[in-house]
Amino acid sequence: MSTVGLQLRELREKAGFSLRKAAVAIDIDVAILSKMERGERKFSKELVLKLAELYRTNSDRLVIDFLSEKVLYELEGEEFGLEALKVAEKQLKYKKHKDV
Amino acid sequence: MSTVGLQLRELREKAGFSLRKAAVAIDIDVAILSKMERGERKFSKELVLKLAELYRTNSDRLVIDFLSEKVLYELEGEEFGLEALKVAEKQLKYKKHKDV
DNA sequence: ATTACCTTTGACAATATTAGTCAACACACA
DNA sequence: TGTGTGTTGACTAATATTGTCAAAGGTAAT
Repeated sequence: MSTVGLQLRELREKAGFSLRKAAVAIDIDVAILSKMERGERKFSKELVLKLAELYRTNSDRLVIDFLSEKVLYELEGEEFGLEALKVAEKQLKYKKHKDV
Repeated sequence: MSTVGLQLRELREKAGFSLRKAAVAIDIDVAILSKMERGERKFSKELVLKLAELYRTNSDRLVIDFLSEKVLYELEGEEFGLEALKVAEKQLKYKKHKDV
């Protein structure tokens, strides 16, 4: 499973940025970026977007994975996680359709 | 859409508990329970379980709805919420299957 | 071996979020 | 009036999340 962090790390390397330079570019501490890439800290959506822009990559997939990770984190260890996701999906579809 | 709060309120009334008595029974402040039932504050899973027990109701459905609400709250206003849910679901299924 | 990078780590402070407390209010009705 | 109901808002406390910083260890070149 490729986490958002690892994806962004790969993108960074491909784009030729050192951790430091990337951190400076998006105005955060190196330590934080290091931890985020390795999953020790959670990303914020804002940072994901900034990094995607910095690496000149479309952010949609990253954002989706970011959100998915957030959700899975919430459901960590829950017996009924899957059922909850299904219910949530249903509601979201309904919402989207009905524009509630 | 019947929120966990409203479900629990209905259960409470059916079980003949006043807000105060229910709150005392599960050892929280009345104000909190009032707010939770009306969705002004989020439940904790622990309280959902305590209330279900107090009202002598199976808690599975409540827990599922509780988790679903939590997830939907996270995805509030997100363009790719639905896609994220699908990814999360896939991962969770995989996890369950492979016991990762 | 020193210089110049790189990434990682951990301790700490600052901030934001969430949870809990409390007193007062408004309503109903016996 | 007095008792029980639920609601509200202001306040504090507790917890979680984020940010800062200094130091460490790695690698490579000179």
